[in-house]
Amino acid sequence: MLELPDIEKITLELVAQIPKGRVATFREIAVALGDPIAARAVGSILAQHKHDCPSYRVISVDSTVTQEQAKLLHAEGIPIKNGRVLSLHKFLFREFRSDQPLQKLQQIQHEIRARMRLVPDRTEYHTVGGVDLSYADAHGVAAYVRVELDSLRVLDAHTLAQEVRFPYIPSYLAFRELPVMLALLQKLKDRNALADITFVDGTGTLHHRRAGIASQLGVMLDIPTIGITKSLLHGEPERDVKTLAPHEICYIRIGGDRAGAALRPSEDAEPFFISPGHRVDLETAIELARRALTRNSLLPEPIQQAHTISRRAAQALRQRPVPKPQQLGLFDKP
DNA sequence: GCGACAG
DNA sequence: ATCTTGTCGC
Repeated sequence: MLELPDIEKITLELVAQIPKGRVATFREIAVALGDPIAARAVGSILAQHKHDCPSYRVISVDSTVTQEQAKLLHAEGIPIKNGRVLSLHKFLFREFRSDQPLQKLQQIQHEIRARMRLVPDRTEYHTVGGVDLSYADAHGVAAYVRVELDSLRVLDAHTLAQEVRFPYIPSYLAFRELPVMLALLQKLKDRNALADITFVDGTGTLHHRRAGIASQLGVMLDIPTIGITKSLLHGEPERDVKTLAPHEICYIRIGGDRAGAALRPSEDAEPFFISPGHRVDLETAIELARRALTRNSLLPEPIQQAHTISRRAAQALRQRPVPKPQQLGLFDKP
Protein backbone atom coordinates (compact mmCIF):
# COMPACT_ATOMS: atom_id res chain seq x y z
CA MET A 1 0.00 0.00 0.00
CA LEU A 2 2.46 2.57 1.26
CA GLU A 3 5.30 2.73 3.72
CA LEU A 4 3.85 3.24 7.15
CA PRO A 5 5.92 4.93 9.84
CA ASP A 6 6.77 2.78 12.87
CA ILE A 7 4.86 4.94 15.36
CA GLU A 8 5.80 2.76 18.32
CA LYS A 9 9.53 2.97 17.58
CA ILE A 10 9.40 6.72 16.84
CA THR A 11 7.49 7.36 20.09
CA LEU A 12 10.15 5.55 22.12
CA GLU A 13 12.87 7.52 20.31
CA LEU A 14 11.11 10.80 21.07
CA VAL A 15 10.81 9.91 24.75
CA ALA A 16 14.51 9.03 24.77
CA GLN A 17 15.25 12.63 23.67
CA ILE A 18 13.92 14.04 26.96
CA PRO A 19 17.06 14.93 28.97
CA LYS A 20 17.58 13.92 32.56
CA GLY A 21 15.94 16.44 34.86
CA ARG A 22 13.30 17.41 32.31
CA VAL A 23 9.77 16.20 31.56
CA ALA A 24 7.35 16.27 28.62
CA THR A 25 3.61 15.81 28.36
CA PHE A 26 1.79 13.08 26.40
CA ARG A 27 0.38 15.89 24.31
CA GLU A 28 3.81 17.29 23.38
CA ILE A 29 5.01 13.86 22.29
CA ALA A 30 1.89 13.61 20.14
CA VAL A 31 2.60 17.04 18.64
CA ALA A 32 6.11 15.83 17.80
CA LEU A 33 4.51 12.82 16.09
CA GLY A 34 2.52 15.31 14.04
CA ASP A 35 -0.91 15.58 15.71
CA PRO A 36 -2.03 16.23 19.31
CA ILE A 37 -4.96 13.86 18.73
CA ALA A 38 -2.46 11.02 19.23
CA ALA A 39 -1.89 11.84 22.93
CA ARG A 40 -3.82 8.81 24.17
CA ALA A 41 -2.06 6.52 21.74
CA VAL A 42 1.24 7.77 23.18
CA GLY A 43 -0.09 6.89 26.62
CA SER A 44 -0.94 3.32 25.68
CA ILE A 45 2.38 2.80 23.86
CA LEU A 46 4.28 3.97 26.93
CA ALA A 47 2.15 1.76 29.18
CA GLN A 48 3.28 -1.22 27.10
CA HIS A 49 6.93 -0.10 26.96
CA LYS A 50 7.42 1.33 30.39
CA HIS A 51 10.97 0.01 30.64
CA ASP A 52 12.04 0.47 27.02
CA CYS A 53 12.52 4.23 27.43
CA PRO A 54 12.53 6.84 30.23
CA SER A 55 8.71 6.76 30.23
CA TYR A 56 8.58 8.26 33.73
CA ARG A 57 9.63 11.59 32.18
CA VAL A 58 6.31 11.78 30.36
CA ILE A 59 3.44 13.22 32.37
CA SER A 60 -0.10 14.45 31.77
CA VAL A 61 -0.85 18.13 31.05
CA ASP A 62 -2.31 18.67 34.51
CA SER A 63 1.18 17.87 35.86
CA THR A 64 0.02 14.96 38.06
CA VAL A 65 2.37 12.01 38.47
CA THR A 66 2.19 8.55 40.04
CA GLN A 67 4.06 7.85 43.29
CA GLU A 68 6.60 5.72 41.46
CA GLN A 69 7.11 8.48 38.89
CA ALA A 70 7.44 11.07 41.64
CA LYS A 71 10.29 9.10 43.20
CA LEU A 72 12.23 8.79 39.94
CA LEU A 73 11.68 12.42 38.92
CA HIS A 74 12.60 13.69 42.37
CA ALA A 75 15.89 11.79 42.11
CA GLU A 76 16.58 13.81 38.93
CA GLY A 77 16.03 17.08 40.77
CA ILE A 78 12.43 17.82 39.81
CA PRO A 79 10.40 19.31 42.69
CA ILE A 80 7.17 17.47 43.42
CA LYS A 81 4.44 18.12 45.95
CA ASN A 82 1.09 16.39 46.46
CA GLY A 83 1.61 14.21 43.41
CA ARG A 84 2.23 17.15 41.08
CA VAL A 85 5.29 18.55 39.35
CA LEU A 86 5.78 22.07 40.69
CA SER A 87 6.40 24.87 38.14
CA LEU A 88 6.13 22.49 35.22
CA HIS A 89 7.09 25.16 32.68
CA LYS A 90 10.60 25.31 34.09
CA PHE A 91 11.23 21.63 33.42
CA LEU A 92 9.15 21.09 30.32
CA PHE A 93 11.15 19.84 27.33
CA ARG A 94 9.68 20.82 23.97
CA GLU A 95 12.64 20.86 21.55
CA PHE A 96 12.00 17.49 19.95
CA ARG A 97 13.77 16.52 16.74
CA SER A 98 11.07 14.93 14.65
CA ASP A 99 9.87 14.70 11.06
CA GLN A 100 6.25 14.51 12.23
CA PRO A 101 5.16 11.29 10.54
CA LEU A 102 1.43 11.91 11.12
CA GLN A 103 1.67 15.08 9.01
CA LYS A 104 2.74 12.98 6.05
CA LEU A 105 -0.24 10.70 6.59
CA GLN A 106 -2.53 13.73 6.67
CA GLN A 107 -1.09 14.67 3.29
CA ILE A 108 -2.10 11.26 1.96
CA GLN A 109 -5.62 11.86 3.26
CA HIS A 110 -5.75 15.18 1.44
CA GLU A 111 -4.70 13.42 -1.76
CA ILE A 112 -7.41 10.79 -1.25
CA ARG A 113 -9.96 13.55 -0.82
CA ALA A 114 -8.86 15.17 -4.07
CA ARG A 115 -9.35 11.88 -5.94
CA MET A 116 -12.66 11.07 -4.22
CA ARG A 117 -15.78 11.39 -6.41
CA LEU A 118 -19.16 11.68 -4.72
CA VAL A 119 -21.29 10.79 -7.74
CA PRO A 120 -23.19 7.50 -8.07
CA ASP A 121 -22.17 5.10 -10.87
CA ARG A 122 -25.48 3.46 -11.40
CA THR A 123 -29.16 3.68 -10.57
CA GLU A 124 -29.74 0.03 -9.64
CA TYR A 125 -27.90 -2.00 -7.04
CA HIS A 126 -28.40 -5.75 -6.81
CA THR A 127 -25.69 -6.73 -4.37
CA VAL A 128 -24.23 -4.87 -1.39
CA GLY A 129 -20.99 -5.81 0.34
CA GLY A 130 -19.78 -5.32 3.90
CA VAL A 131 -16.24 -5.24 5.25
CA ASP A 132 -15.12 -5.23 8.88
CA LEU A 133 -12.09 -6.12 10.97
CA SER A 134 -11.68 -8.00 14.25
CA TYR A 135 -8.52 -8.70 16.19
CA ALA A 136 -6.69 -11.73 17.51
CA ASP A 137 -3.70 -10.35 19.38
CA ALA A 138 -1.45 -8.67 16.82
CA HIS A 139 -3.47 -9.95 13.88
CA GLY A 140 -6.33 -8.21 12.16
CA VAL A 141 -8.94 -10.46 10.58
CA ALA A 142 -10.90 -8.88 7.75
CA ALA A 143 -14.21 -10.27 6.56
CA TYR A 144 -15.97 -9.41 3.32
CA VAL A 145 -19.55 -10.49 2.85
CA ARG A 146 -21.77 -10.11 -0.18
CA VAL A 147 -25.51 -9.74 0.34
CA GLU A 148 -28.40 -9.69 -2.12
CA LEU A 149 -30.13 -6.36 -1.65
CA ASP A 150 -33.71 -7.53 -2.27
CA SER A 151 -33.67 -10.52 0.09
CA LEU A 152 -30.80 -9.42 2.37
CA ARG A 153 -29.53 -13.01 2.08
CA VAL A 154 -25.80 -13.67 2.34
CA LEU A 155 -24.40 -14.80 -1.02
CA ASP A 156 -20.80 -15.48 0.04
CA ALA A 157 -18.15 -14.45 2.57
CA HIS A 158 -14.34 -14.43 2.73
CA THR A 159 -11.80 -13.71 5.46
CA LEU A 160 -8.09 -12.88 5.59
CA ALA A 161 -5.73 -12.40 8.54
CA GLN A 162 -2.61 -10.28 8.62
CA GLU A 163 -0.39 -8.73 11.27
CA VAL A 164 -1.34 -5.18 12.29
CA ARG A 165 1.41 -2.88 13.54
CA PHE A 166 0.00 0.62 13.33
CA PRO A 167 -1.74 1.82 16.53
CA TYR A 168 -5.29 3.10 16.75
CA ILE A 169 -5.22 6.88 16.49
CA PRO A 170 -8.51 8.73 15.97
CA SER A 171 -8.77 9.96 12.35
CA TYR A 172 -5.90 7.65 11.26
CA LEU A 173 -7.86 4.41 11.43
CA ALA A 174 -7.23 3.64 7.76
CA PHE A 175 -3.48 3.30 8.31
CA ARG A 176 -4.21 0.61 10.88
CA GLU A 177 -6.99 -1.35 9.22
CA LEU A 178 -6.71 -0.69 5.50
CA PRO A 179 -3.73 -2.96 4.73
CA VAL A 180 -5.69 -6.06 5.79
CA MET A 181 -8.87 -4.94 4.06
CA LEU A 182 -6.97 -4.09 0.87
CA ALA A 183 -5.25 -7.48 0.79
CA LEU A 184 -8.65 -9.20 0.95
CA LEU A 185 -10.60 -6.89 -1.35
CA GLN A 186 -7.90 -6.73 -4.02
CA LYS A 187 -8.07 -10.52 -4.37
CA LEU A 188 -11.85 -10.44 -4.61
CA LYS A 189 -11.76 -7.58 -7.09
CA ASP A 190 -9.40 -9.56 -9.33
CA ARG A 191 -11.88 -12.46 -9.25
CA ASN A 192 -14.75 -10.07 -9.98
CA ALA A 193 -16.30 -11.15 -6.67
CA LEU A 194 -17.11 -7.72 -5.21
CA ALA A 195 -20.65 -6.39 -4.71
CA ASP A 196 -22.09 -3.41 -6.61
CA ILE A 197 -21.25 -1.20 -3.63
CA THR A 198 -19.43 -1.89 -0.34
CA PHE A 199 -20.33 -0.78 3.18
CA VAL A 200 -17.26 -0.19 5.33
CA ASP A 201 -17.16 -0.28 9.14
CA GLY A 202 -15.68 3.20 9.48
CA THR A 203 -16.40 6.66 8.19
CA GLY A 204 -16.27 8.25 4.74
CA THR A 205 -16.57 12.02 4.51
CA LEU A 206 -17.44 12.46 8.22
CA HIS A 207 -13.75 12.97 8.84
CA HIS A 208 -11.36 15.78 9.72
CA ARG A 209 -9.88 15.67 6.19
CA ARG A 210 -13.18 14.39 4.71
CA ALA A 211 -11.42 11.16 3.84
CA GLY A 212 -12.03 8.35 6.32
CA ILE A 213 -11.29 4.68 5.78
CA ALA A 214 -14.33 4.15 3.53
CA SER A 215 -13.13 6.87 1.18
CA GLN A 216 -9.54 5.67 1.24
CA LEU A 217 -10.57 2.10 0.48
CA GLY A 218 -12.88 3.27 -2.30
CA VAL A 219 -10.30 5.51 -3.94
CA MET A 220 -7.44 3.04 -3.68
CA LEU A 221 -9.45 0.21 -5.26
CA ASP A 222 -11.59 2.56 -7.36
CA ILE A 223 -14.82 0.98 -6.11
CA PRO A 224 -18.06 2.49 -4.71
CA THR A 225 -18.07 2.60 -0.88
CA ILE A 226 -20.28 3.83 1.97
CA GLY A 227 -19.02 4.52 5.50
CA ILE A 228 -21.02 3.24 8.49
CA THR A 229 -20.16 3.91 12.16
CA LYS A 230 -21.85 3.35 15.49
CA SER A 231 -20.55 6.67 16.79
CA LEU A 232 -19.63 10.01 15.32
CA LEU A 233 -15.97 10.86 14.74
CA HIS A 234 -16.39 14.35 13.34
CA GLY A 235 -19.23 16.70 12.42
CA GLU A 236 -22.24 18.34 14.08
CA PRO A 237 -25.72 16.81 13.98
CA GLU A 238 -28.42 19.28 12.89
CA ARG A 239 -30.44 18.15 15.91
CA ASP A 240 -30.17 15.79 18.87
CA VAL A 241 -29.88 12.31 17.32
CA LYS A 242 -31.37 10.78 20.50
CA THR A 243 -34.72 12.27 19.48
CA LEU A 244 -34.85 10.51 16.10
CA ALA A 245 -37.88 8.33 15.40
CA PRO A 246 -37.35 4.87 13.86
CA HIS A 247 -36.16 5.15 10.23
CA GLU A 248 -35.84 8.90 10.59
CA ILE A 249 -32.61 10.63 9.59
CA CYS A 250 -30.86 13.82 10.56
CA TYR A 251 -28.01 15.38 8.63
CA ILE A 252 -24.52 15.89 10.00
CA ARG A 253 -22.78 19.10 9.04
CA ILE A 254 -19.13 19.84 8.55
CA GLY A 255 -18.26 23.47 7.92
CA GLY A 256 -21.64 24.43 6.51
CA ASP A 257 -22.43 21.43 4.32
CA ARG A 258 -24.14 18.13 4.86
CA ALA A 259 -21.37 15.55 4.97
CA GLY A 260 -23.35 12.65 6.41
CA ALA A 261 -26.45 11.54 8.26
CA ALA A 262 -27.59 9.75 11.41
CA LEU A 263 -30.24 7.05 11.00
CA ARG A 264 -32.19 5.32 13.73
CA PRO A 265 -32.78 1.76 12.58
CA SER A 266 -35.58 0.87 15.00
CA GLU A 267 -37.38 1.86 18.21
CA ASP A 268 -34.97 0.14 20.60
CA ALA A 269 -31.70 0.85 18.79
CA GLU A 270 -29.23 3.71 18.85
CA PRO A 271 -28.80 5.77 15.69
CA PHE A 272 -25.82 4.98 13.48
CA PHE A 273 -23.94 7.25 11.11
CA ILE A 274 -23.74 7.16 7.32
CA SER A 275 -21.36 8.96 4.99
CA PRO A 276 -20.43 8.46 1.36
CA GLY A 277 -16.99 6.95 0.79
CA HIS A 278 -16.42 7.01 -2.95
CA ARG A 279 -18.44 6.95 -6.20
CA VAL A 280 -21.76 7.52 -4.38
CA ASP A 281 -23.65 10.54 -3.03
CA LEU A 282 -25.14 11.05 0.42
CA GLU A 283 -28.77 10.52 -0.60
CA THR A 284 -27.98 7.24 -2.35
CA ALA A 285 -25.92 6.14 0.64
CA ILE A 286 -28.83 6.86 3.01
CA GLU A 287 -31.29 5.05 0.74
CA LEU A 288 -29.07 1.97 0.50
CA ALA A 289 -28.44 1.94 4.24
CA ARG A 290 -32.21 2.02 4.82
CA ARG A 291 -32.82 -0.79 2.36
CA ALA A 292 -30.12 -2.88 4.03
CA LEU A 293 -31.95 -2.86 7.38
CA THR A 294 -33.91 -5.82 8.74
CA ARG A 295 -36.85 -5.55 11.12
CA ASN A 296 -34.58 -5.64 14.16
CA SER A 297 -31.08 -4.89 12.91
CA LEU A 298 -28.81 -2.44 14.68
CA LEU A 299 -26.70 -1.78 11.59
CA PRO A 300 -27.04 -2.42 7.84
CA GLU A 301 -27.02 -6.15 7.18
CA PRO A 302 -23.69 -6.37 5.29
CA ILE A 303 -21.89 -4.63 8.17
CA GLN A 304 -23.64 -6.75 10.79
CA GLN A 305 -22.70 -9.93 8.91
CA ALA A 306 -19.10 -8.86 8.28
CA HIS A 307 -18.81 -8.09 11.96
CA THR A 308 -19.98 -11.49 13.18
CA ILE A 309 -17.95 -13.37 10.57
CA SER A 310 -14.70 -11.51 11.27
CA ARG A 311 -15.27 -11.96 14.99
CA ARG A 312 -15.73 -15.71 14.63
CA ALA A 313 -12.64 -15.96 12.44
CA ALA A 314 -10.60 -14.00 14.99
CA GLN A 315 -11.74 -16.31 17.80
CA ALA A 316 -10.75 -19.33 15.73
CA LEU A 317 -7.37 -17.79 14.98
CA ARG A 318 -6.83 -17.18 18.66
CA GLN A 319 -7.32 -20.88 19.38
CA ARG A 320 -5.12 -22.01 16.50
CA PRO A 321 -2.68 -19.17 15.79
CA VAL A 322 -0.85 -18.90 12.47
CA PRO A 323 2.63 -20.46 12.83
CA LYS A 324 5.51 -18.03 12.87
CA PRO A 325 8.01 -18.24 9.98
CA GLN A 326 10.80 -19.43 12.30
CA GLN A 327 8.70 -22.37 13.38
CA LEU A 328 8.34 -23.44 9.77
CA GLY A 329 12.12 -23.57 9.33
CA LEU A 330 12.36 -27.36 9.70
CA PHE A 331 14.02 -27.68 6.33
CA ASP A 332 16.80 -25.34 7.35
CA LYS A 333 18.07 -27.82 9.90
CA PRO A 334 20.99 -30.04 8.89
C1' DG B 1 -9.92 25.12 31.90
C1' DC B 2 -9.42 21.46 28.63
C1' DG B 3 -11.16 18.71 25.14
C1' DA B 4 -14.50 17.34 21.98
C1' DC B 5 -11.42 10.89 19.61
C1' DA B 6 -14.36 5.80 13.81
C1' DG B 7 -12.20 0.88 15.40
C1' DA C 1 -11.18 -2.99 18.98
C1' DT C 2 -10.12 -6.21 23.23
C1' DC C 3 -9.93 -7.68 28.26
C1' DT C 4 -13.97 -10.53 31.27
C1' DT C 5 -17.87 -12.27 36.05
C1' DG C 6 -21.99 -12.22 36.90
C1' DT C 7 -26.58 -11.10 35.58
C1' DC C 8 -30.86 -10.41 32.96
C1' DG C 9 -34.15 -11.83 29.46
C1' DC C 10 -35.92 -14.76 25.81
